[in-house]
Amino acid sequence: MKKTMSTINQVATLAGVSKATVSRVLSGVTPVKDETKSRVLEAIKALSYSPNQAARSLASNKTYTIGLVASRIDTAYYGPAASGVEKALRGGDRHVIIASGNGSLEGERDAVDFLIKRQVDALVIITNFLSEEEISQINLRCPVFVLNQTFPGGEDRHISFDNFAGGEMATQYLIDKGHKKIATVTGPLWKHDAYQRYLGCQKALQQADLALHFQLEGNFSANSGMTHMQSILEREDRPTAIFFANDIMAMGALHVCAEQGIKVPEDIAIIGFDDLDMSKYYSPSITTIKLPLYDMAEATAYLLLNSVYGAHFPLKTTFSPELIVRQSA
Amino acid sequence: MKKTMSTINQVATLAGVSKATVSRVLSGVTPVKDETKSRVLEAIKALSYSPNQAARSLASNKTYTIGLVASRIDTAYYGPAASGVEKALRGGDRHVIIASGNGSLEGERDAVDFLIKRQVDALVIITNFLSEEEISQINLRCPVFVLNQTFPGGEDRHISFDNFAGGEMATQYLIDKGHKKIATVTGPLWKHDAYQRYLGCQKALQQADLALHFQLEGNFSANSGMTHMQSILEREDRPTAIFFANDIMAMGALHVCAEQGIKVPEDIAIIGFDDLDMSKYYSPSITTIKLPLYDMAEATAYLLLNSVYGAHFPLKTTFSPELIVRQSA
DNA sequence: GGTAATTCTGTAACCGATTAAAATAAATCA
DNA sequence: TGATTTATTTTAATCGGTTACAGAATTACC
Repeated sequence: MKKTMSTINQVATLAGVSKATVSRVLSGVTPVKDETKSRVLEAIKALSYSPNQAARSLASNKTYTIGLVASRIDTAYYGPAASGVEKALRGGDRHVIIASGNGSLEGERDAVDFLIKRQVDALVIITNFLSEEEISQINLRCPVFVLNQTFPGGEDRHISFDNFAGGEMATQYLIDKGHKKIATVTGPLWKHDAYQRYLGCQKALQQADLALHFQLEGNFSANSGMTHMQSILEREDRPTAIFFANDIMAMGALHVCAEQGIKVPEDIAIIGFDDLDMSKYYSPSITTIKLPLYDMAEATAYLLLNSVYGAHFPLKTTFSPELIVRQSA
Repeated sequence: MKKTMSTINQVATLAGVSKATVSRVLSGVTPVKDETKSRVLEAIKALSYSPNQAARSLASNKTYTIGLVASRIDTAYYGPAASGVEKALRGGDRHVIIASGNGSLEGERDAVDFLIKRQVDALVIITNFLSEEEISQINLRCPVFVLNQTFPGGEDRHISFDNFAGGEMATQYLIDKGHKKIATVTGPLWKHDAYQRYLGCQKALQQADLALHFQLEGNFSANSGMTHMQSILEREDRPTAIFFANDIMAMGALHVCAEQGIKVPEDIAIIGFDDLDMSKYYSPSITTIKLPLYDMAEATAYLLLNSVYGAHFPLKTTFSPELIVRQSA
């Protein structure tokens, strides 16, 4: 490969100890006399030694590698999640192999298989297609961690977010603004987060004695936002406000509005969900519910380090939605 | 870790051969008698064997792992690049460890060190801060591949894109639209791509016997687009068209325009560069020059597989810009 | 001071592959 | 058919760590 790296044997020789001792100094589990330890550390520094991962994995039967399956990694939603996981795990001196599902169920399955074959110590799955049951099955093969969802058997393997409260909050805001005819474009309702946001929406309306103007089921993509907005504008009885279950669909919708000369929020108010990075630069900027994905991803990684490797990072396991008021509603 | 996986020894026993033979069947370099080979393959299937990566790495002194350093992975620009690299390498049965630079020079350096310590076989660097000289240095420690740039000593290690032609194309389009007062907000001019785009812009103006109205140096961020747009609007002598060196800055600028009631393209035309996914959903949708990042990233990965592992993927090493006309100009 | 308990360190067996070198089997040729 | 060549397979060393076990050095205690 490249210039030969120094090995544990060289360190041992230089420090005048056996390689077992060096290994102990490194791992820190068995006690080593202070004087010996510092001699070893010096040798390590002198040789700028760093242990060979392959050898270490082979001997310990751990890969120190975590697999991250993301439905895609090239979108505004998954990027921060991947980023948060990566940062935290690198801090814990583990590394992350990312495998993208390339936006399909088959792709996600391939990614999972690939990573398990690579013998990762654990998986972080941020999926768009895998069902909870399937995740449960995967979890039997390799410990799985998820964020913003759950799966049977993974009760202590997830970081949760109160999507219900978020849906309620978004809708309540529209109600507070005086809207009576509120519609919602949800995500795929078989998905936990999408469904909870929808239920939260209903709850808020009910409490205000309002009826949901109507509901459409989208798929979280910009295209789906466009299509649905299009069809909404063709209706006789337009809503005065729409709650889109994520910002991406809201972006698609805003685009359609702009094209058709519909003023937002004057003609129709639009609220999104997620608070993507780009949402604030949109015109109009998007009023939304913040889902702190990056922080949640970080927390997931810490949870994983604690649970799989016996680390002791302090944990925050539940995150709450936050209303971000901007121009679109 | 998990249920014990089958080993090469088990396969060998089941097939009635030595493990060396199994290894050969797998690697395919030394010939194996057909009859033996099929017996081995059967055994492999029966045990659903897949080789232990750690053992393989240790013995062969290769990790079959590529490190991907991206300045960030949570933005619209780097996402597709990371995705393209990942997909191609996974197809080549290698895996990718991603390390994000978290948007700083220090971070990028850390990421590089981390990956080299992990003994990756090669690095793909998509940087925002590392200088060509520094990349050159890194290349001495571990083979480096880059896209949309070069570095001394890396002449056959990059996939190139004609940024000059792109800058010219963008500017020419504005000229063709009849604009006389054309300004540009460039990227950091020490960066090769930013500088080339700028030169291309100048060339086009020169050929049309026009003077550049003025030039400002941005840093490719949305914020920088906003700030510069702000200052442009405060000028006495506003340009009628602006060429932003990337879409992200253009987005920031559009946001400012919308806030200030400036009509795009009527009052000021804006053209971007990159053609990010989101650019078409903006209002107005962004006229831009397409930089096929995903494809280029894929090509980079193939180049790497050929060069580092002796694969023979067909290669496309140069990509060309393409004008995407939308609403903003 | 002697023995037991405790702390520290070394020995050596693994982990599961790759790969040179040696051994064997099969094919070719006179 | 026996000697050569050539094709195939096995043997065994090796990669660089971890870790159970045993031995040595210290410390504690009577």
